[in-house]
Amino acid sequence: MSEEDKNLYNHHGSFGYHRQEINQSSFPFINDNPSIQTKNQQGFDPTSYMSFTDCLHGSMDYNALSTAFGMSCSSSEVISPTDENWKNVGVEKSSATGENLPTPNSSVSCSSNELGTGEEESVKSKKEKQPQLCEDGAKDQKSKKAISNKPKKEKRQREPRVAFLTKSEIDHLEDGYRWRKYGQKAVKNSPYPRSYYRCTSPKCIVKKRVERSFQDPSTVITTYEGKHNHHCPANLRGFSSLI
DNA sequence: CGTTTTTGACCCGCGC
DNA sequence: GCGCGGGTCAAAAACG
Repeated sequence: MSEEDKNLYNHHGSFGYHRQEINQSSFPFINDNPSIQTKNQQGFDPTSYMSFTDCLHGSMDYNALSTAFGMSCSSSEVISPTDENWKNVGVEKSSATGENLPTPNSSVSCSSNELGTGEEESVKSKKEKQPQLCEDGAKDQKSKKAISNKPKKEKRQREPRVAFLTKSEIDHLEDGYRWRKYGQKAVKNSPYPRSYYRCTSPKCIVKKRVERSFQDPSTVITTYEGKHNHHCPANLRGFSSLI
């Protein structure tokens, strides 16, 4: 890997997210991870935070989410990137990162909420197209290729996304929801793969990506996309008292 | 046996 | 137009 490559992912700009160091204690949601839970109690007052589990319910927007995370952090920011901006946030935010050093307890979230409406369509856009075209006699998944002459749709839209940086040895942090992994990809310029998860709840379109920062392997980057349309399973199992 | 993970192939958007 | 990289699909394998 060349120096150039490294520079592209320099501290400020890694993954295009606003990068802030956060403590294990700064992740105010349910987790059973031995590596992080022991510190979870010390960094915040359980009565005064809002779990991002709640946030992802759709009971609040991502600005509020960031606010919730920012209460112990002076520099938590909300970035509202469009798809294009999403790629550019690294540029935009680098100045902020350089100046606003987070408190030791800082958590981070970046949100993309410009697509708050029409979220269902955006995600389904791809899926919907395929069954329509191959439901007849094209059960063969290899017939995917034939799909290419499907009618062009509008530019694919993305769900609002929120990224969190978490210091954890564990990649897949427990957040109270159940996730099914549906893909994994190698990340360019990073030795660590990115994993793709989808909420297992029926009709719930929420997805998340989990990857480890190669700049700081102790940091896990979790990006949520979409909002849960159901209650947190963990809550139903009696975790609600924790929230 | 049902659910989840793995993994290679495919699709799509974007930059050159 | 082509190549690249990100994202998704789905069959097979693994797991509980």
